[in-house]
Amino acid sequence: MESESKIQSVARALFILDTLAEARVELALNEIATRLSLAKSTVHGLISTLKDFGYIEQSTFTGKYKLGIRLFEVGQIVAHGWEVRAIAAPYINKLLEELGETVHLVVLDRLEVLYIDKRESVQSLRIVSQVGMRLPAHCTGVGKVLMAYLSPEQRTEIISRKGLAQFTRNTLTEVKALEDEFARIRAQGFAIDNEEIMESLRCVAAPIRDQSGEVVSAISVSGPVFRMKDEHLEKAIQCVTKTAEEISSGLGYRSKERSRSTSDSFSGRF
Amino acid sequence: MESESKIQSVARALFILDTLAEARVELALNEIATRLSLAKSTVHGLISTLKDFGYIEQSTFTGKYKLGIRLFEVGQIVAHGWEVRAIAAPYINKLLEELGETVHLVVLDRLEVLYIDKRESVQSLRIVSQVGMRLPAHCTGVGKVLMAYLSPEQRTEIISRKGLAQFTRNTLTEVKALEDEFARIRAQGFAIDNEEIMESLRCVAAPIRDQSGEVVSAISVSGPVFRMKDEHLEKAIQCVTKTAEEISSGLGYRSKERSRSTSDSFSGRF
DNA sequence: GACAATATTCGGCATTATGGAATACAGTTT
DNA sequence: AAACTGTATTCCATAATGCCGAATATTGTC
Repeated sequence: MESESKIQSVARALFILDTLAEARVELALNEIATRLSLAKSTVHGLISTLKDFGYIEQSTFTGKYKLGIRLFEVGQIVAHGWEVRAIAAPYINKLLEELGETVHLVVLDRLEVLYIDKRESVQSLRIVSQVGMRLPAHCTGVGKVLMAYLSPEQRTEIISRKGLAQFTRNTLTEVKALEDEFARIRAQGFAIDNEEIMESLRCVAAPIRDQSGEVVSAISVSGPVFRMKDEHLEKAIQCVTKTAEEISSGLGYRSKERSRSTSDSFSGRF
Repeated sequence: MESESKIQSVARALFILDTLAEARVELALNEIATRLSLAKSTVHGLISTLKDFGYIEQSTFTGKYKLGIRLFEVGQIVAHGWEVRAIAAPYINKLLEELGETVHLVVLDRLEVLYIDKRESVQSLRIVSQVGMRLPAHCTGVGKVLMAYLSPEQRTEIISRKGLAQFTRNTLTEVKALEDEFARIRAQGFAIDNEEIMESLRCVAAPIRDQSGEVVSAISVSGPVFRMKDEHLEKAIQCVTKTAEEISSGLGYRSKERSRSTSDSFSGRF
């Protein structure tokens, strides 16, 4: 359990936060001390410092500890720092209106897909997802899109460090099959997750680029296979790729091949 | 600048996070070291530990430091821990549909109002607000609601520690006037912010209670005075108080005076 | 090629964190 | 009312750990 980061006490304090984050419930000092194999008094000192700064709170009734509001507050500062999130917001709303399916906005972080925003379908069968959630990249539409535009070395790192776990019978677990898929994604400009992480879940995902042309994010629409097919699927592909292009424009990306103007898609929005 | 919390190095590390949070931009190591009056090498050790855990990131280009994604991730865990946020979500949507004005959900934290969720009006004139934002309690609709249901001692603490800053000519800055206002709020069950924090901004706010009957949160609708008047204002009051009651019900609150049933308001929603 | 940013490493000194034991407090059982 | 079990909190001697200043590395710019 011991990671030998530079400053021991700071590393231990952050380990306490990680422990509380993982637990999702209040923990007693004793419990935390046991998990970290430290003396109660040591943990108490660390926690009390974290508490002073609002990063940990202590329940008035049980006396146990949980993550503090300050983490939410600072986390929101990080969230507001993502330009793509602000720019994408109205487009995500529009996409939900157009298709009636759950929309996700994600980035790649630490070799995984991190969900940074969503708008949920009102339809009865919904996808279970949470902003802040992580999923493996190789078996999600957004993950495959993001991987497709990485360098081969970066893809290799993800695959070797994270593996290719099988979730359903459709999950791609062979490197060869995945590389073919990435080539297809780059050629067509979008990805489809066809029940690769969960039975009966189909997604359409497209890349979002910033002004440097780098793929920084991905957007997707997810729904049950019984809806995500035929014309509705075609429409979803159209809408998602178009929306991704619009968001990219908003980020300052200018397509090299100055093809069909994306600017007229702004008309009537504001 | 020195707060003498138990564990020096941890306190310093958290101070670095606070500094980055306040700055909102990337900072150079030197800059941070200067602000905290510490040696560069000391700060470097602390930062490098924070970096290992994802709480700080280093820009690939500038080499400078900024808050890390992990803060967003952990912050979302805190957010998902708030039962009221999950339960209120569909009602907030409904309220926006009904009134077309910006809706906010807030809690009281560290003597201030903290915005934990919002749904934004699509109308051109919008209220500037951010989830994660803090505002003083005495001059906002939601803040006055939350204060109204505190104990007199708690109210006194807020007033003495935070003061009663004047933002507009309508801001209540006299204790007597505020206490009258709190009594009125308790009597009528809602609060109105009549341009007390910002010119031309009017809000309607109502309290949300949990199963113990304690007021744990508040909800509000905000709009420009030229819309928030007459029948529209009346309707807003109706909708906001009704919605607050519905959310309270969802949290397990059962009104003592079993008056008009709040349960039928669920009909047709699911 | 020099300069001005940036970050990073090193090693000796003493400040600082550590952990075990003792204490406190609150609730529950006998 | 006393014993017990759960919680947190305080104390203090010890030495391990974090600290600082100086030196070094790295990167970009003029």
